Amino acid sequence: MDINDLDTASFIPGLSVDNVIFGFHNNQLKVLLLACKDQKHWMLPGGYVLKTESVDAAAERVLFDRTGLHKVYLQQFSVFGDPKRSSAQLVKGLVKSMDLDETLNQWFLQRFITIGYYALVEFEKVKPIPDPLSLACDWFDIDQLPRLIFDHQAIIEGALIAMRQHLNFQPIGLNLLPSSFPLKSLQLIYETILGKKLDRPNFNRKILSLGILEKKEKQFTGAAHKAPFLYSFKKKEYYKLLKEGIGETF
Amino acid sequence: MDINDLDTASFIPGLSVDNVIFGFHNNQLKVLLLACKDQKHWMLPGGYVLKTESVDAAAERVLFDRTGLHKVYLQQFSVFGDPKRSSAQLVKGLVKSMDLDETLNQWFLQRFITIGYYALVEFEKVKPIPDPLSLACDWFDIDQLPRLIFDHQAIIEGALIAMRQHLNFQPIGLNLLPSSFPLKSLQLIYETILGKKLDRPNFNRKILSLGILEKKEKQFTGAAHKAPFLYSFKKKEYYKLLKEGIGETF
DNA sequence: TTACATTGTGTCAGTTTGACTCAATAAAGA
DNA sequence: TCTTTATTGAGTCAAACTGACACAATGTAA
Repeated sequence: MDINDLDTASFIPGLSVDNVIFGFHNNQLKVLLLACKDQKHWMLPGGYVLKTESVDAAAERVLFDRTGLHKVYLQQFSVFGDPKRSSAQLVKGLVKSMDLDETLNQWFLQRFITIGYYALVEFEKVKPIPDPLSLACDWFDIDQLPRLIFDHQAIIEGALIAMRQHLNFQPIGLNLLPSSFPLKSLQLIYETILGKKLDRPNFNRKILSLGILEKKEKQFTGAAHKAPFLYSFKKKEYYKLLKEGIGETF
Repeated sequence: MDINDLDTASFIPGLSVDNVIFGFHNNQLKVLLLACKDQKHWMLPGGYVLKTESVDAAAERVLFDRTGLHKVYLQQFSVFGDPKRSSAQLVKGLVKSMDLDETLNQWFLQRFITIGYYALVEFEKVKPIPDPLSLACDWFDIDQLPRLIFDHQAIIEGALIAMRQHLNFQPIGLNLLPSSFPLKSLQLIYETILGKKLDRPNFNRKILSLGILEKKEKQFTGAAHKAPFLYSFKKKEYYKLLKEGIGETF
């Protein structure tokens, strides 16, 4: 698809959605990013809101377009509305690198307010698909991000903070893992999101006490140590807990 | 000020902010609402975002215009972006009741996406000021709300849910109280936000253990029972705790 | 003087947490 | 085959926290 086919007239002007799409692979939390055509920056997969569409639906559409996935955990977390969030100079450079017609030029030069969503997806199920504005679509380790456009770095950080807060209410990590997984993977996810090490025995005790995990067969990885048990989660109990929440302090 | 002086050209079209302003009075959590000119509905104090202004600044401006207050706890919590959130029929009725010129007519008839904020203010310090779109500005008990326009009922409910989640991370209630207050008031706020009764001795033990409260003189209310001690909060320790959060489960 | 509502303080069993052991075990190396 | 190594599963234990109480103290009204 050519960029110039983008029908800007059908979108709400000045408004966008940006998705921070998290995956987990090689014991690392990763984010899906797109390469800008200026070959200098990367950006979050984002898009615009159709005039007849809900904002949530727009975020789902963008997610589907980049990953081929439907019905994953997708959560709106913050609006980024600083008038200076996109540097005019940078936008001009980007626009130039894309060879656009005049209408599109105007479209990209306007001020955008963006709505941040984060998504939790199963890494192996994603087939990254670049969009018409980008050269590539790839995963990056959360602690080794490339140079990002505009305030996209801050958006990712905001997503992490939001996740950290949701973690105490909802058993989040499971959305990132395949249907069966060792507890260590889940622990690593929690450690990454919380930004601190957790005690293994204590973590296992707590997670298992939630009653949403089911023990499966052992996993022989070929590594020189005891093989861990795999677990899968009981969907019914999981969704019940998602609704109710866990860490009620008062 | 006349409505027809509203300079719509200086605002971002299709975007608004709505503030759920909470206060605490007579042992009740209250919300500040405006009376629509159709004399049938009430609405949240809201406004539009100037083309040169950040979204947060717009919310602060609206808050100041309705309450005369600056620098209070103001927290963005959700975007309401359903294309059908404002019924076309209702809008037409409202527009008719306001006697607008053609430009303004068009302005109000467009689809709006609104960004929800909630604010915590000290009831006694507020001087409610109606805006040019409304007939009155008044407080309502959170559990005795009048008929609200559009999805404003859902926005208020969303604010309550957001607060409930923040409560575990931040000692929120204090923003609603005067500089010194009895612990019972704070407990009532927590009970309202959480929607459940709390055990008084246990609540006091927990709140005091946070180390952000300072015991002051007794309060003689004239009621036929023991006079409670008043407490004020230690700002320094309070802000430290606000940053760090309290209820870390993992 | 008594009654009453509400407060300050305290108890206590049960649960959860944080910081630890330690034996079991899958594979690699000697 | 025996030993080594990394990691897992299971368990211990003191300290902290929680939920559910009890009870005396105290301003005012009857």
